[in-house]
Amino acid sequence: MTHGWEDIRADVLRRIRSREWPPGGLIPGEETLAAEFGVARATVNRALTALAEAGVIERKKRAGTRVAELPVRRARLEIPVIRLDVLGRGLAYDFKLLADRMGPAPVPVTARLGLPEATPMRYLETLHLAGGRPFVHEARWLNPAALQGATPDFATISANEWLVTEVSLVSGDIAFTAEDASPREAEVLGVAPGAALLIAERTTHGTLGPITWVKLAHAPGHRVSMTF
Amino acid sequence: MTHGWEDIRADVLRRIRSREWPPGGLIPGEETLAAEFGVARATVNRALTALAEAGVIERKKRAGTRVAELPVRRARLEIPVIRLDVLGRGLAYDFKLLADRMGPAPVPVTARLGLPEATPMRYLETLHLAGGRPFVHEARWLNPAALQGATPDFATISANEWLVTEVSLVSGDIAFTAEDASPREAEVLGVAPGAALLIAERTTHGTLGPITWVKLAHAPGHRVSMTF
DNA sequence: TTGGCTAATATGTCTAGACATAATGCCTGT
DNA sequence: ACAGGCATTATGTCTAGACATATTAGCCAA
Repeated sequence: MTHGWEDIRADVLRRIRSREWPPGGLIPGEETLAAEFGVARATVNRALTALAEAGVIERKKRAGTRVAELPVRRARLEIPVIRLDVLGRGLAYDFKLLADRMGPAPVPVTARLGLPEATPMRYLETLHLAGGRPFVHEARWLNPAALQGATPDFATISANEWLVTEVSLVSGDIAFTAEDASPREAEVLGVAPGAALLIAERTTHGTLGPITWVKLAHAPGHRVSMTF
Repeated sequence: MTHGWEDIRADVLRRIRSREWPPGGLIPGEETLAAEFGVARATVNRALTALAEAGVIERKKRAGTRVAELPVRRARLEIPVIRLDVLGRGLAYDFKLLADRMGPAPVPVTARLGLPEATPMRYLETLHLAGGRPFVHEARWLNPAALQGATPDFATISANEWLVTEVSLVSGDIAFTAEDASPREAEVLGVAPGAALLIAERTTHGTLGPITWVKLAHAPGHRVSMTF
């Protein structure tokens, strides 16, 4: 009965779920568990580290390991390139570049990126198509100062895809909201004005500073799903 | 110098970002890196394992480690109990139980949970309030067969919170969509019918089978944000 | 009582070595 | 040429021991 670290993780999880080790309670130390399972302490440590990353337990030096009071559920979202998202649904992908111009970025954009007001940025508007039908409307402000080297022709490769593969992103955040379709979005997506749209707003930062702010307006019925 | 596994992770990440190791390319083996950094192989392994979990590299036995072609961005969503979400925004929390009855669950619900059609389930409708104003409307179908022991008075503790703390959840999924407010939702949330609402639909499964399906309709303006 | 120092302790990390496992690709025999 | 089998190799995991680090409890002094 050799125990791998995954077996130990499973067994600890079982005891937590069965309330043998109740929420908020201390669980035995690594040394104790190692003796009980008949493995080295490092193996127990591997298992408990994984559980801590999953939010099931909380570990503190000297204080020991305790079961999380309110097990925060963590769901992982995998953000694909839009092209692959569409192809993954078994539909043909295409996109149209609707606008590409330089101009002073609006205040909400510069504010979120931490740039001075009215910083000159590049505005790109793209409509992504799935099976010939509107899929996502993308409105993007790009900070040229954060890009080294030449940018490609965004009518040939979508900004969405080029950024993911060619630019060194460091960090970012994504927020989902629901909004009534603006007249422009309604027209481009081919829906009634005021229809409920799922909006994803993303900011990304790179080594050379803030890179881009993008608002993705999804066609009605779009689902973003995650597992936990 | 580089000594800890986090330093090594950072350095490998830097080389990937600088294109020293380009996307799709093989990176040196653990033994080589260990010698280069002057650490044990296990330390390099720790660093590379972390990067693989983050989706930056892909590792295969015998084939080696290569930089991911399309670095799938993974964002982590922490799903809090609604009460804590509200309190975290600095607002007072309250909730009202609007409905609590048994009845045959609708087909979409049983289908998603993998239960026979018209399984008798408990329907709970709750309005969560933040600072006295409607925050989230919760429509929940609960499978009594998957719950062992007594259920509490859901007028005293919200189902949302009780389930998280008292039931052994095993797995589940969550999906976000945007929907026009139904007449019922509009009335309860105090918004115009047809207003765009951010919807979160969750199913959860436990050791005794499917536990619950819930639809959360958020008040306009609600943002669900994640970092990556 | 209060503040700060100290020792004890549980987790965090590292090492060196070993064996396990899964792909790969070569090397057979047909 | 081809299929199957086998050796090679890089990652995956484990061990036993050591030292590092954070945190707490207790003690002592002002």
